[in-house]
Amino acid sequence: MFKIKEVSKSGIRRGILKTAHGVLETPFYMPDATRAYIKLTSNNEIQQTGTKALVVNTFHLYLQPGLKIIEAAGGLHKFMNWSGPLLSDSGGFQVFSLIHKNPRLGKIEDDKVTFKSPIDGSSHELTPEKSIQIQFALGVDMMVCFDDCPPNEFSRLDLELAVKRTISWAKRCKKEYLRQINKRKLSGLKRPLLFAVIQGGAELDLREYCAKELVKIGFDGYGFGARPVDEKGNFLEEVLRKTAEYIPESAIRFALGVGTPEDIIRCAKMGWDMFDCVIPTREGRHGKLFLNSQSFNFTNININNAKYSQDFSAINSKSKIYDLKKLTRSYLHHLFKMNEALGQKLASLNNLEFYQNLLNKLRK
RNA sequence: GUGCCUAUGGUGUAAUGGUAACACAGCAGGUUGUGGUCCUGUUAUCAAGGGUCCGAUUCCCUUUAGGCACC
Repeated sequence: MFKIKEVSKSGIRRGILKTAHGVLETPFYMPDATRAYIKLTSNNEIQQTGTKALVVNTFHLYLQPGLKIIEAAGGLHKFMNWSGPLLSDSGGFQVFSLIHKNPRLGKIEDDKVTFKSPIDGSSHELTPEKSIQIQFALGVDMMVCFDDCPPNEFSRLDLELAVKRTISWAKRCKKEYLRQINKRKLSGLKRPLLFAVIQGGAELDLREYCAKELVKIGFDGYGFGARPVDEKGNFLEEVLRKTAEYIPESAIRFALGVGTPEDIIRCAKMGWDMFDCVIPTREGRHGKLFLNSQSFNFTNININNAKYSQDFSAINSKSKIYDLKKLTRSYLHHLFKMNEALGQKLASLNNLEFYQNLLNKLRK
């Protein structure tokens, strides 16, 4: 259940989203715990960054460890000992990026997708129904419709086809979703939220059409599909702005895969409410640290740079995390030069704390 | 001490009588519904001296350093 409390002058929608595992204030950012963990960290450490909710992935968890184990553990929350809200991504993006990268790894058809597991090469099939069933088995608080996610640079015809499939699959997802909540007698707060994803590449009329058709079906929220940047890495400002406008004000807006701190601020001002992105953790693992979130002026450093080899100042003097406050940049530089996982973990935690602080400011 | 072998960027290795290539390492970029393993750029080398030759990193000699064998 989503309610907007106020909209700031700059357009930021401050509201609350109630889930079975807690209330989230918008706008908010969720790190990607794709395989039910944020690489290198424990959930206890993640909580120290101010993180309230996590994104997990249907595709990855279905392949490993598999549903039997997660169900036997009593659901994903218990399995990974996370008491806050969880959102599962449908696996659409993963399957399509896999197939678009290497067509031999799978086949997209109008009624289903077949693909080979990147883990052991075994063949699998995903349908909209199956994706929803898996997400119910995971027991998450928020789920996403299985969508056809085309790269933005696809031809007009291919984009149209992907939009058509995304809409038809969203219908099937909704139907299966209703069947599941009836069967499981889930209502009120226990009912997981279901989000649809708007596709259409950079073609605004396709985005608009896709959004309208999805709204006719009716969902708790609507997401922005495909990468939010073009091939050169330029942010698709206009596409994001317009797509937000195509979504009813009462629905929550989920900008999937967004983004850099700059992109998140821009999107929040356009009225996007929720975000997830690999940037803080992935770039952290590669040595980039986001700093200075006390004001909106922030910067980033590459701790691998030789100039940090003798920098004995704190990694992040403003951090609430003990190690980030006490350990020096010189030491972190050394950890990275040694390719030590502890360094990558500290950088990941620093960046997640930075992101949560940034979103905190957007909510004030 | 004698004999043989080797000497190419920071490291490990190529090739070649017409001034040198590759991999790591180094330096620096990139990463947007997850690549810890990825991508891109970039710095840097013929042990020293002499000889042959139009021209030597390459062939010859000496020195130096290392390895192996013998005494």
